[in-house]
Amino acid sequence: MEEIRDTVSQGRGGTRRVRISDLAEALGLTKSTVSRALNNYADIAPETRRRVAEMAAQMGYAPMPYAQAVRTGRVRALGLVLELDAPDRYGPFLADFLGGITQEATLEGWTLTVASSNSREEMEATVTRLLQEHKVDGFILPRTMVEDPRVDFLRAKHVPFVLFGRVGHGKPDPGLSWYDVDGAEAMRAAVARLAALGHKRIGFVGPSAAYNFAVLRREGYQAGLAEAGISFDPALEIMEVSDRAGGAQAARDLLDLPQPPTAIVYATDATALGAYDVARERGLRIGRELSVISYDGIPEGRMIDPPLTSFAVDSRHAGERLAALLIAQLRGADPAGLQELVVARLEPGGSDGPPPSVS
Amino acid sequence: MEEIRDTVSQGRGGTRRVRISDLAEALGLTKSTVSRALNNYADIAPETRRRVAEMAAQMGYAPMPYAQAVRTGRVRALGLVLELDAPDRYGPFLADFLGGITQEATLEGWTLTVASSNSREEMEATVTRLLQEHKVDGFILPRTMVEDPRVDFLRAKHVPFVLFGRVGHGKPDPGLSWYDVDGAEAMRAAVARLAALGHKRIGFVGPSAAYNFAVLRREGYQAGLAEAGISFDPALEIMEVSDRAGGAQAARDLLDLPQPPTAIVYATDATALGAYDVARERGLRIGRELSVISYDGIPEGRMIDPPLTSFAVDSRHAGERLAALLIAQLRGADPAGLQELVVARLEPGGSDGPPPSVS
DNA sequence: TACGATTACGAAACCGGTTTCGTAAAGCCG
DNA sequence: CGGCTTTACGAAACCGGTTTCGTAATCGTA
Repeated sequence: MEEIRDTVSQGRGGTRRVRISDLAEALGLTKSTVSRALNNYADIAPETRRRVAEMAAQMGYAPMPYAQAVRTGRVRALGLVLELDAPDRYGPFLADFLGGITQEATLEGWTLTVASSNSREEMEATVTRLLQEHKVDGFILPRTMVEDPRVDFLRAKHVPFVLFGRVGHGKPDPGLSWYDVDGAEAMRAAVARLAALGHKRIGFVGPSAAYNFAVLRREGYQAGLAEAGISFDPALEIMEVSDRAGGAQAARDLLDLPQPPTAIVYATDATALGAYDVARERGLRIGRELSVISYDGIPEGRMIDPPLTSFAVDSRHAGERLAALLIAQLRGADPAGLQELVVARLEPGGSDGPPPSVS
Repeated sequence: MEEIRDTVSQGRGGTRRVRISDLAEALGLTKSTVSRALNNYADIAPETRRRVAEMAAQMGYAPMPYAQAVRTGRVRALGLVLELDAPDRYGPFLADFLGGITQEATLEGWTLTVASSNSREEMEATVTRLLQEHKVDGFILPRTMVEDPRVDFLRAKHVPFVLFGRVGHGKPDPGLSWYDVDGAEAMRAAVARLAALGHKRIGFVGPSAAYNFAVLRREGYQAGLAEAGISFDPALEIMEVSDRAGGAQAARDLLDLPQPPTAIVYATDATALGAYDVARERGLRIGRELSVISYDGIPEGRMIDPPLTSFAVDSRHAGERLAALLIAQLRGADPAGLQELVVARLEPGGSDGPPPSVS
């Protein structure tokens, strides 16, 4: 008699939630001892710690994050702010990326809170609100820029964060935590591949140099040229291209040069598709009269004829690692040691081949 | 003397967070009175309510959701579980959809928590965890199925939710809250459009009938036929098609019939692109020898030649309305009154035209 | 064996709110 | 004008945890 208390909601499933006090009662301990046992305090006897852990598992006890948060200020949630004003719409990779983050976060008992913004001001307002309401403990920042205002903003607030991509050209800030795919290496390899096929004039089409990845990929392209002993011709490099139509226009511009390239390296698949449009316009065969290699590995590249030779990025893995890095940092790891650079996987298609033999 | 207390973190930005007790002190009231004033309790004098609201605004007071949650159990967060095992990867619409949800949620002071699952079991486990940890107050369920296990699951737990799409064929459960785009009407209009152009044999290609939208679109197709006085031929209807390759195979099968169709209505753009591949294979011109109309309005449909005539869905708007509906429900509105059906917008392309004149 | 240092736990305050309950003061009515 | 309702607020408990602090019991050592 005493069992008959609050019929209140709580465990919506039917069986009532088990609270820390229930656990304590079942163990004949106080909730303070149980709490410290669960949080690995030093002043708990090993045997007691074991008993508590066992009973917790048996009773299915799980602390309510928000109740903990009242005291600790941590809610075990990662934050992601999507930029709706981005030139591309994150392409088809968003689902994989989110899948990677959430799967990894779930494994560790964390969750992901997503917000969005249409401008830098809105982004700062959103971040501020998420922090002020303590809805989030740290941030994942996709799509880094060479000079990224988010980095300064979050640093000033002392909020942990991890970058998808690096900042500041190729000389990354050692104090930052990031995950990146080596786009420079991919572009270098693309040029090497084309040079090996016999190409001498190789063009490059990339997006705005405000994005760090664009800068790195351009550097990789130039490094590839140098390595192949081909001198760099600025006329063959076109930047500020972000969509298929832009990619097509860039192809036209390059092909209309007095000495047109026989191959074009595109920094992104979406823009490379524009080359196919131009090839059709002009009766050129991709992979024969014009070779194309690009980067991203979008599904459509596999469907198109001939399939696009591309360096594929594993967005799912990126999400997983970014979540893992941020969680490590939130658990106290030094961000300076949390960096990962992976390579893109070459998916050979039919879009690259030897150059047409010069008459 | 007393001012010198916790230098603790809290207001990460620098200025300390203002708590309800600060507000109370500034007003010369107790925090209980302030709390009730802010929550519109009846036993607060109008003048007091006004003073409190004013001071709160002036001091920039905002309650911490998780502190409220300890007592109320509500965290002002919407939940969304992405299904990674879905046939398509949500296509290119996910960013818009998430943008819509989060923008609307932000306006109302709510946030979005995203999780993912690879199977039904995992989905139930994830939902259970989010509820148990009180990370979420209600769910948005995308991609409804005719018999949707999530509906029964959440209903049994008495958790508020809103559906993107309906369930149970065309006879929606009146107790459910949902937002849907009228795919049946779009398919009916597609058939009417083709019939008006002179087509007599019109095929239909749709995805698995397990998805409610597939069933509805098929019904719309058949309704369109009836309306146009064309008798339904089961041989012209192919289901279980979910990707471009499948769409291509369906087109081949239809064109290989003794009496092939002169037009095909596809339930989704992604599959309709397969018709273009087959047309190229066979030397048919889309919009001349073969007409195609489909549904979704994917960007690629605009790029392809000829542009795909399609009924476009506004994913952003869908996200906004779903968030609004769920928030309304969480604020106490009766789900029975929360349904919205909108129409898809026809985007005419060049993929439909009069049938080739019969010899 | 006596005494200081450790060990392991309990008691209670605390986090930032919400909600119940009690009660002075004001209002109403005959 | 006296008794009964309202009105409007304060006091205190509460939500589910965490953390500080105090203290018995055990240990080690001289």
